[in-house]
Amino acid sequence: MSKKDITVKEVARRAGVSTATISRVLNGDSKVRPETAARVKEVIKECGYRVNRTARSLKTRKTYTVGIVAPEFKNDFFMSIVTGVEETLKNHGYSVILCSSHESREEEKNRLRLLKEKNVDGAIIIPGSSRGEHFSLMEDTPVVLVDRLVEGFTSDAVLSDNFQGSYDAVRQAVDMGARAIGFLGGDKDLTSARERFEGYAQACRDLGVAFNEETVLFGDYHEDSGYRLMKQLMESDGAPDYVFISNYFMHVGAARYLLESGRDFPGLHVLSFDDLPLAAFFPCISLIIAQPMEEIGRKAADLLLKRIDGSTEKRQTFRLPTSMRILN
Amino acid sequence: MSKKDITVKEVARRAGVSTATISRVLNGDSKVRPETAARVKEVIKECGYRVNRTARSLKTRKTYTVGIVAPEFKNDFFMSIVTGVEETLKNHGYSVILCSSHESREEEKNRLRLLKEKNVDGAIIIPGSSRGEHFSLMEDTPVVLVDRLVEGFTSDAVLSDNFQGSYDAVRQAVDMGARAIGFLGGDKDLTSARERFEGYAQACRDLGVAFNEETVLFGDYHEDSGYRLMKQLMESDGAPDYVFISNYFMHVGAARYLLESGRDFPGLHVLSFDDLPLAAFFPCISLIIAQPMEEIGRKAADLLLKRIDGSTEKRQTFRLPTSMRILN
DNA sequence: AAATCAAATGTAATCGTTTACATTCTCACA
DNA sequence: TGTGAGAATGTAAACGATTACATTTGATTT
Repeated sequence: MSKKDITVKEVARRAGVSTATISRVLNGDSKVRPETAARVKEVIKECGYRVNRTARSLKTRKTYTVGIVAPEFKNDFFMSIVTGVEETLKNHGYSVILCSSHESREEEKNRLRLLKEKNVDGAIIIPGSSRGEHFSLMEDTPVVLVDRLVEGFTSDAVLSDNFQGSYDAVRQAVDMGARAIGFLGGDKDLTSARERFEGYAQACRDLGVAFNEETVLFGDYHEDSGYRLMKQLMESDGAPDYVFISNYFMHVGAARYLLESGRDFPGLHVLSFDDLPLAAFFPCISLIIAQPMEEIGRKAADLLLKRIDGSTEKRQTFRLPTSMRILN
Repeated sequence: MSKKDITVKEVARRAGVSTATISRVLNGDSKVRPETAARVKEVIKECGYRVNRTARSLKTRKTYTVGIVAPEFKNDFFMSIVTGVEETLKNHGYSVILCSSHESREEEKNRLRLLKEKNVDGAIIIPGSSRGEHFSLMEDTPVVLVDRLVEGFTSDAVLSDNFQGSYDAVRQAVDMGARAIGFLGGDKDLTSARERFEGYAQACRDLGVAFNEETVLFGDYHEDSGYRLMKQLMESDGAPDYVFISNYFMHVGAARYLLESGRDFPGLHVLSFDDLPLAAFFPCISLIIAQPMEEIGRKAADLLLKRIDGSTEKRQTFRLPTSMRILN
């Protein structure tokens, strides 16, 4: 008899008990005599029986699987979050279906539909945009949003305190002597990009930093955008000597520009979000705002687990504090 | 009636046909009258019926899910591979369970056991070490190995042509005037690390490059190792002016050393594996050996799909060519 | 109009578990 | 030794789909 045909039924036959008993020892049900349990376990080991989780799920309506949807995978920021999520969930017996939305709303929708059909117990979503009406097709499957908020759908959410992080960075820059601070922003469609801008703007107002429209530039969170905007800023007339960059990939692009230009930028100070590999060695870097990425993931997973277990607390948005790394 | 209670049975009732007919429509079975199919589809749309894939899987013994096991997620190299895999599989209706093995053989084993119980249709593994006896617990579930080979288990595999990539790089270095080339190697337990060393060593022999034991150092593929070995090499007496670095993370570490040391390294030339973000801007970088990462992922997925569909071709190892990026 | 046959549909078993409910043990106690 | 109660076990019906096989329908032929 091939190993693959060994089901509870077969184990029951070999152990001379009923399938119910097998199931009971499998699930640690107390009401089975120790000797019986021992014999069953013996048989199970002996014939290499392994539970079929698909069948179990069908019956119990629980898959111990959660979906994660992220705009892309080649992104240390997202993957740090995923690392935190996976680690936490694994410790509770869950596994993770990973889906890329390719930053497309339509794709995001398709993946969610699939996750629903696969009966995931919950989902963690890093939204690709600020629109989230389609998330409601998860119906009563718990959802936790991460890193970005969304309109048209309310749920638990976990993200960095972007406003405060930006604000503090600007204050620190002022302490270091900044008089004017340029700004390279992400796509304003994303909450995090907006919040980072707001923190920056508010700090400028509060601290009397000149706010020059010409040196506040918006693009998106990608490398090319950082390159382009940094170039634009540095080649303009009134180039500031402090520049705030809104995320790591823009920072990479900006750094690439600085390096490629071959020019020297004496006195230039860069402030940037995200403490990712080598950011601390990019040209002119003065200050890094570090997000607690894995912690965000762990927190999101914790929240999700609570919801899955039926928590009915009010939905909440958690903003975890960033930290500052001052380089010179 | 809540949306969640809508099963084929309910749809059948509403459409006035049997569940068999619903199933046939769902699966595009030809032998159902167009009018009937239309009516059924109508009802399905109307009541928002969605198939329960868990139930379907139980019956069909096909989950349309494959497992991916990787040593870690915060790794652009691995995640590029995963990107290629996910994209290809998605196009064929499969989704992906992502597991981290944390470079632990025990953990790798646990994850595989879980994947087996979850009835994945196949698995793609980036092994954490060169031992793979435990992979056999996938029994007749198809497995494709990626990036690293393994002893004690044979299967399809896809990886870069590490030997050739190294060999070519050394030849290019020689063309550029190298007389002696230091080597920073990864953990020799990994096939890729060994192969890269072999390519380097063979090229040195073939091309008459001095092979100095003192400047051939081994560590592991991580950043700290790159830092430590580069420091060791640069602070030694006979520091070579060409250095071959075996992967991206070691390169990051080495670059960190060069930057942190504050010293100048006139005439130093770095050759390194992996064309990852900003590698081309690391100090002294002269040549990058780029691996076709997403392509590796796509190829692995293609192979897996063929096996899942029952291909019985001889198991094969594919070594995809690397490419060279010459920087100065 | 009866016979034939293919096409369309239905019936019911099945996939491998879990679990409500029914039954049978076991043993303390009268 | 019979009784009763609780513990241990068994029986059989789900879970929601698919599908082999049986049946019905309806067109075509004679």
